[in-house]
Amino acid sequence: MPSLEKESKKSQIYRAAAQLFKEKGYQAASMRDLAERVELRASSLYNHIGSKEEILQQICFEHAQDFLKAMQEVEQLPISQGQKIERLLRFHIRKALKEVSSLTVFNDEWKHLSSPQLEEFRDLRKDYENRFRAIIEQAVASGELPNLDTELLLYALLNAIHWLPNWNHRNSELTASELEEQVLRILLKGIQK
Amino acid sequence: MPSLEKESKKSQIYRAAAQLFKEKGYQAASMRDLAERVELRASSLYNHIGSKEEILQQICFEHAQDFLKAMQEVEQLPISQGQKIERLLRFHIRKALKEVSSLTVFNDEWKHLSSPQLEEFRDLRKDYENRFRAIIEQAVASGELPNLDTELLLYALLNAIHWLPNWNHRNSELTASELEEQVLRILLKGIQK
DNA sequence: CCTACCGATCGGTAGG
DNA sequence: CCTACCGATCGGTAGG
Repeated sequence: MPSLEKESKKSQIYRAAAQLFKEKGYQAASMRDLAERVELRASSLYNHIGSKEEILQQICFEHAQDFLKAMQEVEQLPISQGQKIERLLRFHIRKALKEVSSLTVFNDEWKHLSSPQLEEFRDLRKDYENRFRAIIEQAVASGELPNLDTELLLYALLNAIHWLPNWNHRNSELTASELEEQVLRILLKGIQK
Repeated sequence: MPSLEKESKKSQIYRAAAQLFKEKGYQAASMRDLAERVELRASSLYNHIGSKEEILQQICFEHAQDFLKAMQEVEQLPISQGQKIERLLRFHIRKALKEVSSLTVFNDEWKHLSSPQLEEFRDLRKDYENRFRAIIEQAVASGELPNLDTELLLYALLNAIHWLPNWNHRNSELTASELEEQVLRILLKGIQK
């Protein structure tokens, strides 16, 4: 086995699919489009993958597991609720900047999953939301967060950076680390001086 | 003519289409789905509308014009740049809460427009963004806003409330006015106390 | 990994 | 406003 192995065709397909699904949306992205991008005929894709939806499933569930794992770790840290929220937001930000295409698919295209995966996915999301909500509720109760509607805080924080994977790095000269700090600051302090 | 006119079939179709496009996405929403929701056969839809894409165009361009009109008015007010930003954000919030379905279509489904409408739409968006950017740049220069990356501030503000049309009012007991104030507070001050 | 092809579904039209 | 239908495109399979 060579030490510098070439990327497998399967992983090429997955990467191209995430990009394609992000660009056109899952439904509008055709397997013929995808085949062209990896230089195959549509029928040959099926030597590497099971189905179009299998790709979507893989992307959605992988990110869902990542978020739940991060939640698990943060919950066990001996830090304040406010600090837990900051840790989680940093995780969201880094993921959005690192896995641009597939995270957009995770955010926007999961609704095209079919049963029973759709329900399983909704359950994982609900679990994450519930655990995030619990942290927020405690932070509001202890006075770490302002006394705003808990559900509103939750949705605002969970969805505040859905645009970040679409962020075009060429628009600014920020380094990855500066970008993370500035985005975090906007989430925590808004646009106040 | 009766004084209490029934909603025209055409406007019923448009309303149902906005909801359907929001739920399933434009591509996944079929004209047969839509016909069922307004109790017609698919072919009969075409007595009221020109095409599926005509509905998408109407929704996208109507909201684009609304935003540009609001921008025009705000630009002419004799108030600070910071106050202009607040006015614009309030307009975004109210629109998101009032025109739930069609605003989601405007936000998320415009990419399914085809040429030349796609380019026209992008131009209108670009115009709105440029004018919003100009306000932000002045506000940063005058010290009303913190010295963060202008593009980052712009995208954060433009997209911060994309989740709001999905906000489920049943999740909380806030009135429309309380909701507007709390969302605005989160945008301006983040989650700080 | 390809050619050839399948049944299903799509947006939309003809004709009454 | 309906029935009947069209060509195009879809995800995917057979067979080699």
